[in-house]
Amino acid sequence: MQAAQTWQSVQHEVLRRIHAREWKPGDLIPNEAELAKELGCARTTVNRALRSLAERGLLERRRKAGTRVAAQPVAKATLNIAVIRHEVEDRGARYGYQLALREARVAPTHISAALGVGVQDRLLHVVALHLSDDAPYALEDRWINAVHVPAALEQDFRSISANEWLLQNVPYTRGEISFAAKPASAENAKHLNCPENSALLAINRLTWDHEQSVTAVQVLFAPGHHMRARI
Amino acid sequence: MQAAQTWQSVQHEVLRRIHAREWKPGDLIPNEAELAKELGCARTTVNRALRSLAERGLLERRRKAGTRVAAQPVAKATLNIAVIRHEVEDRGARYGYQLALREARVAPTHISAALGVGVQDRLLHVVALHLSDDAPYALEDRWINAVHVPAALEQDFRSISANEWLLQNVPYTRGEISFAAKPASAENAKHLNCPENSALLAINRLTWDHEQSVTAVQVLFAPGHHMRARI
DNA sequence: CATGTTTTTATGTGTATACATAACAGCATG
DNA sequence: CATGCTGTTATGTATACACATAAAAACATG
Repeated sequence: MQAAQTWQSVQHEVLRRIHAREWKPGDLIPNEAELAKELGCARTTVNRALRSLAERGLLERRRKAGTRVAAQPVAKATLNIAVIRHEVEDRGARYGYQLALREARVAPTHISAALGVGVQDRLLHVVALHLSDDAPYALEDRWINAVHVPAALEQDFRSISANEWLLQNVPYTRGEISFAAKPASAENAKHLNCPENSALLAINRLTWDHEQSVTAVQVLFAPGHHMRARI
Repeated sequence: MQAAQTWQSVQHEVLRRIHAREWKPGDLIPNEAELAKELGCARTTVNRALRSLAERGLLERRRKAGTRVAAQPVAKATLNIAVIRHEVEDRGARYGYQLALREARVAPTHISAALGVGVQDRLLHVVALHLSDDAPYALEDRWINAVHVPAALEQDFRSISANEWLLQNVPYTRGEISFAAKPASAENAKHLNCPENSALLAINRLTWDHEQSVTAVQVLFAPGHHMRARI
């Protein structure tokens, strides 16, 4: 073997050996220096290839211990959570938006607790419906930490969704996201134009800017919605 | 600014500027050479830092065009789809496994079509329940392409789940995954010990080994299940 | 023999350098 | 004026080299 000058070609060769079971799950593979010599390239190049495979979860690397083929390759599905408008437009549909509710009020305790604000603090609550070719696509129910983001109180969110406005105007440094299935409440069902108790895909997000919470949002998708990803 | 000797520190500094809105969404940032000079490190180091931020979706890079802060940072949620046994054990619960069905038969047409096999081919159909502390955790309904993986016909899947056996024994080169919410059928409800039509989180996976399909599986999680991820 | 220390080793990273490549801009030519 | 060429520029990557660091293994010492 020789002349594998690019890190991609090294990666392909390593992948080939894994898929061909020349290197089986759990096996220790040759170290970087040996592979570099065998494949006729620099160790840096091998490192680049192996590091990227490790990031994808196919290899497990530890200093001194060496590199081994992941025993049970944890499939990493990367979901792109885009602005809902873009998601709809990317499917080639016409996007529509309807503000359903906008109020500044004291939040239920589970919300103020999640956002780490006082139970007396007034937060901004926005509910909006996103449409795809005039059909209900997703229902967004959002609480914005108005203490940290007072500018949100100036916005009426009639023509731009809170989803989009926040992304453009308020940075965040970290966030949590979770996926679940939920039955449609009577209120949900009315907005999404579906039977009550329909199974809805729910995405909950909570974002923070350093130590300050920014927003907590639940997005409920219309029945039948799928989120797809590559492995 | 100087003495930012590690790519992580360069990355932190870049992140700081983005979060502090010194570089706003859509802005073109200085090129690698300039940043390297300003921060007092090699261009390679800057490259390492920026490449990794681009992979995370915070920067958009194009040759010659330069690097800009992502206008609408598409949040990338990376979900780790582990072996179900590990998922349960990682939560500190006792794992249990019950095989519900194992049969070799001609598959429904939507399955044989998805797997790209002939409508006459006999496939292996396995249904199993995964338990967490004796409570139903997830219901796995799987079809295995027995034409490509004849060894699966030798396995009874009584003590090891198909989930785990396949990962250890059959490689795949690519796959698709999708998430949805589905109402529990009468059959599902019985297995998962929940009311019929409960909202269930469903994960569908289809994997391929080069041009051959390997398996199509649907995993239905018990009501209330959440999948979590960081952003 | 148990426990702490040193050595060795594999990966991780920083540097300087060189060349490759994509893409834009401007120029030339029909 | 459209179309194609050509140079310039920013990122992408390969190389050799050096040193850092984590961790296993070997060793020493009470």
